[in-house]
Amino acid sequence: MPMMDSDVNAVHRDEESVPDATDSGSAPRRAYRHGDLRNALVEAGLRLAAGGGPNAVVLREATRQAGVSPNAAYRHFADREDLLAAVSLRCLAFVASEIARGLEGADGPDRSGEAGARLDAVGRAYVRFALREPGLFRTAFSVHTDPEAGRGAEGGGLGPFGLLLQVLDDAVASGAMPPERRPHAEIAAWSAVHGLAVLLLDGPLRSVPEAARDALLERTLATVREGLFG
Amino acid sequence: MPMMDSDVNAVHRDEESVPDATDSGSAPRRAYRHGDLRNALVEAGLRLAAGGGPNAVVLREATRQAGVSPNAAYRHFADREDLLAAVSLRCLAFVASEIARGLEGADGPDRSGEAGARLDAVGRAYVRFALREPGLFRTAFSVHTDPEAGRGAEGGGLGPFGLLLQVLDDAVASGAMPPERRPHAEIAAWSAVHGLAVLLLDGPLRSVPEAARDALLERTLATVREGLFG
DNA sequence: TGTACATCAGTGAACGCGCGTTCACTGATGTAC
DNA sequence: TGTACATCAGTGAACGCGCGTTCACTGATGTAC
Repeated sequence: MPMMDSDVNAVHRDEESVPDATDSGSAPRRAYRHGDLRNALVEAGLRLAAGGGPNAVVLREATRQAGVSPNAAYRHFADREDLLAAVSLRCLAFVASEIARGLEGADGPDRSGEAGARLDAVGRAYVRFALREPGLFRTAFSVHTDPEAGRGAEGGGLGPFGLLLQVLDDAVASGAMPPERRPHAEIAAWSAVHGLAVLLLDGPLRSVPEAARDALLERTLATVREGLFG
Repeated sequence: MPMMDSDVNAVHRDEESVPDATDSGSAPRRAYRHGDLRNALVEAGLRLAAGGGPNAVVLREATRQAGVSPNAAYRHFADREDLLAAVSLRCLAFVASEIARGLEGADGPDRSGEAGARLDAVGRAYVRFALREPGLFRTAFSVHTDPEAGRGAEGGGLGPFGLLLQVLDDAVASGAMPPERRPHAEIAAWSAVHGLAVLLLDGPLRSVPEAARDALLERTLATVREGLFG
């Protein structure tokens, strides 16, 4: 299960009344007994991941950015892998919120948008996030061994995968998609956009000019849409 | 199977391979002045890549396996990256030959198979190779900056991408695919199978049981086929 | 034909790098009495 | 209230690791004469 660590953030701040527990900003805390070191290390890890992907999440550098000695990290994480997992979870949440925002654009007030447009919106947001934040995107999918990671998300909302499932289920409910096509449809849809993102980011499509990328994306989205709803 | 290291293991330094004044040129040459070190290093690199992907292609280990001192590699490669590029190119050729074999199964004597079956065969071979040789697969696509790498292949035949293009062009020629759907169709198809491979190999689908994988693959292939050929 | 020589694929030793991790410790803090 | 004390998040120094790469070299080979 994707662990919900919203409480983790709260746990490490002592009772000192604090303005905002989920603040991702850089309010410097008091010194010694840093007060929020775990969080600070994850934030630093996110900065590193944004710059160079999962391999750039270097424990010593994270502690450096937090203004703390290297071994201090071991008070909050078992090892580097553990820190990376925490960072990765946050990256996954970023992807999810990007998709949720894209979906809002395709939807009316409720989840009332047209099924094809909603599916496109999910895929478009996914790939666009990958292109805008390649390091975070790579980090999001480079760690979790859990098959269902990404179904849920940090805040308890839906992860990227969960949002996709919902859109497809809605499509069946609204009659846009024949029920017999529903099984594994999410895998086909996810594979297509994930593959495109990876090929553009790290693969042989790396040097496709930016202007040409949108056409590839739209063509891929159309193929999946017609293949599923066709 | 991919590993063709027979000569490498045999050649190892010694003067036993008979001197040959009328050397025909392609046969492995003599020892000290190893005779075939470049090749031996690439073969070792392939073994390493097969075991652990591109990061496992460690220059020092390759020289160790070739029975040579570490710096000897610099007679044949500019640096580690250069060695890795050579290894990666060979990996790409393995993918291509796997696809070519899959295509043969779907084809009659010539390139006469049914378009949908041929497209499926390409995708199926691609993903199956990735699952059978994950290290080589990752290595194949982890290096090339060239957008069109994969179009051709080492021996002058078609690379994986080239084979896909051919199948799609044939599909238009045979009337199986409406010409207006042809543009960028290869990107959609490639993205889907590549994404599935990556999700299964390194992503959140890592721990999908082996028995369930085929269903995901077939569903993905069907979606692309119907999305393209309608 | 023998001999001298240039070539260049190899050797052996060493380097700096930065990492992750461990060790023994310190000292501000909250709390029990 | 003051005082003693346990706690445990931090420090500082050090480690081994294995890598990629460079240096000055050596010696078998092919070739020119």
